[in-house]
Amino acid sequence: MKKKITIKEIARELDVSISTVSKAMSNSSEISKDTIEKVQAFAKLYNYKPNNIALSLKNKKTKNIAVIIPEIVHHFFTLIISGIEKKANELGYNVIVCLSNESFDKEVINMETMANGQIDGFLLSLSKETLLKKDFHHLREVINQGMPLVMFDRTSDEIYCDKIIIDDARASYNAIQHLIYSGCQRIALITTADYISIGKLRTQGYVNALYDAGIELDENLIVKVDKVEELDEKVKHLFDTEKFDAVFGVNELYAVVAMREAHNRGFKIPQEMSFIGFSDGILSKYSYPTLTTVIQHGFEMGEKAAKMLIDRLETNDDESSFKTEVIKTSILERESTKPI
Amino acid sequence: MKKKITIKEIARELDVSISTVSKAMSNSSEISKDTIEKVQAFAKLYNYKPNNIALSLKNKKTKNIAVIIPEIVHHFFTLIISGIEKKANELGYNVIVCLSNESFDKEVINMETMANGQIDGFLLSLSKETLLKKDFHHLREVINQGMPLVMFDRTSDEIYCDKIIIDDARASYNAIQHLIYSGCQRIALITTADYISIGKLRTQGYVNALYDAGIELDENLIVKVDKVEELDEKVKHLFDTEKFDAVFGVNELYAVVAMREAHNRGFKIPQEMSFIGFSDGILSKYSYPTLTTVIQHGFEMGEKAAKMLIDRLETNDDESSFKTEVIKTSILERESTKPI
DNA sequence: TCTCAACACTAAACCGTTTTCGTGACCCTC
DNA sequence: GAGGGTCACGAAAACGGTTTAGTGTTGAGA
Repeated sequence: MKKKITIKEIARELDVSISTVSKAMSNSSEISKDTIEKVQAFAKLYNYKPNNIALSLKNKKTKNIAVIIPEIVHHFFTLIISGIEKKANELGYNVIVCLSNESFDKEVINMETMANGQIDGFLLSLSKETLLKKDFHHLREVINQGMPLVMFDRTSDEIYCDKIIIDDARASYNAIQHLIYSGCQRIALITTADYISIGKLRTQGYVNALYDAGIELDENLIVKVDKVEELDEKVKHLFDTEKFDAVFGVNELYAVVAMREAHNRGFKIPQEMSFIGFSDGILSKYSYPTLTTVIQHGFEMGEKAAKMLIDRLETNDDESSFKTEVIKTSILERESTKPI
Repeated sequence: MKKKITIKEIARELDVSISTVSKAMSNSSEISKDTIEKVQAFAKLYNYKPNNIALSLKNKKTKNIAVIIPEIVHHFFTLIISGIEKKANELGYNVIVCLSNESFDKEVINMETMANGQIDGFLLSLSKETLLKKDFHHLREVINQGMPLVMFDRTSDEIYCDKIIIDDARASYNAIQHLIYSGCQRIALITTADYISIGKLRTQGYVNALYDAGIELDENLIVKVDKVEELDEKVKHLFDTEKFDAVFGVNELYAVVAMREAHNRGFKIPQEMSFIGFSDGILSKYSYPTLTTVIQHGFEMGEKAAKMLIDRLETNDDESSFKTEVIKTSILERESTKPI
């Protein structure tokens, strides 16, 4: 077991000073060609690599960024992470992934442990609990320390920082419009509780699209699902009590489950009933029939978020004001909707 | 913007020495009650937290572990990560996630950058390219440096270290047996290229189960899929050329795609044709009909892997020989198979 | 011959901690 | 009143690097 070699040991072996070795390694002009060669050859032989921790301490930067997400078992978030990872690595940064598990406390703990020198900046998507509590002291603290923070997807207006969001209201407006253009009239909505800004915004888009098309809003067609466990039951109830010719789900699971129920009840898809979901996961891709979805471009979102954070880290003009970037969505037509 | 306060600044403000502050913070018996109170009160007021980087440098341990996985957009891996994350956090460690994207080079780079002080140990699942190349010098190097390495899921016999694996051969044996018991006779297998140990082992289990049941092996019923792009085509070809009453897919996607094809061709599932997949992802759960699967307990695997690594980190008996732990699989019956 | 610059290198400070090894003040004991 | 012990604290080394500010030697120009 050969331990890692340090600069000090190289210096001793080669009978030069520590500073000479350091400079030789960086091809400093202060050092003679001979010495540089000698040092670098020796370093290569012993596979010397400078200790990153020592560098971090000295340079006051770690080249690490933390991303805190509510859940990783979720296709959209894994796409975002992939995007973040790719861009960050390109720019020479490592990514530390922390999971808040939708818990406020864990989010706070994660931020506090990370903020103590481990990382240079944060990428954050708020947990449900934090959105509910509206307690953002941990974000403020981090920002006050001068550590850059970029929020993505689940953000808050109360915090002043860089943000990357999806225009959920418009995305859902477009989806509903698509359904209407394809001939649907009574469109059901399966959405989440209102405190998740996403559920709220997507509902808004639904309402607006109906309004603009002159279709009267029927509250009975709106199903709010709090926990996954109640999804099945609520969907069944919807089918039992209402008549409709399309369903828009604010995520792919809701749409797929509804589609399955329709299938079980013998509806022809999309002729008798159309479906659109949100976020392009594997469920939509491999459901039967395949599901038309609003695609959110999570990978690009991750890339942009990482770029935004690293830009902020590497330019020190704290003066430049914060930006909010909106990621465009698009609709991917598959088998669950009629062609327009 | 109030910068982070250091121990040195506290010392200056309170007119005591640095060492006194340090000791006071850890309630050392060397320090008088008065001073301890004074220091801690001041520290709390200014929200002092020791700098982790400095601690890492001093203690030669970072309390970070790296997990290198081939892909994150994959339910099984996200389950593993969740398990790792949970256990690691419980034990006071942070998790740094690196993606190799199935690339040998990226795997090497990831390991090299991480090994330089950033982390205390590795959790690794090999990339496809590495499995193909059989080049493990980067693993050996890390092990030689005395850094613990635990491999999970995709491992190699050539490397001597702690491992956590799934008994793929047995799992697939059980699945096939299940199909046979439920009355199936001609069972097709959709698997991956042989160099992925997983594909190989699962194929082996298939072969053995047939043999033990006295069913003759028909090579035409075995479909090897290299890339996802050719999946559809190969599945169609199978349906075009062969007759069979069950399909076993070495992952959930293969099974679901085959099931969809059967559905399209009008087969009654499971009466006329049964399906079992591998790994319990959302696809299986929400496919139509829902898919019976071999569940791999990814979360537990992650937890165990993390525990194994941290145990190795915290006991310094390098003498204790390496363990290989086998995670048991089980079969989750859903709608795509006949009851036994 | 003296001065000055260039060269090639070294010493030491610094980053923020912990920890070992003092050290001065005080009290007690013989 | 000399020696010893305890208390409360401080100085300095160490972790592994980078960087600034010297330093000694050499050669050239005046």
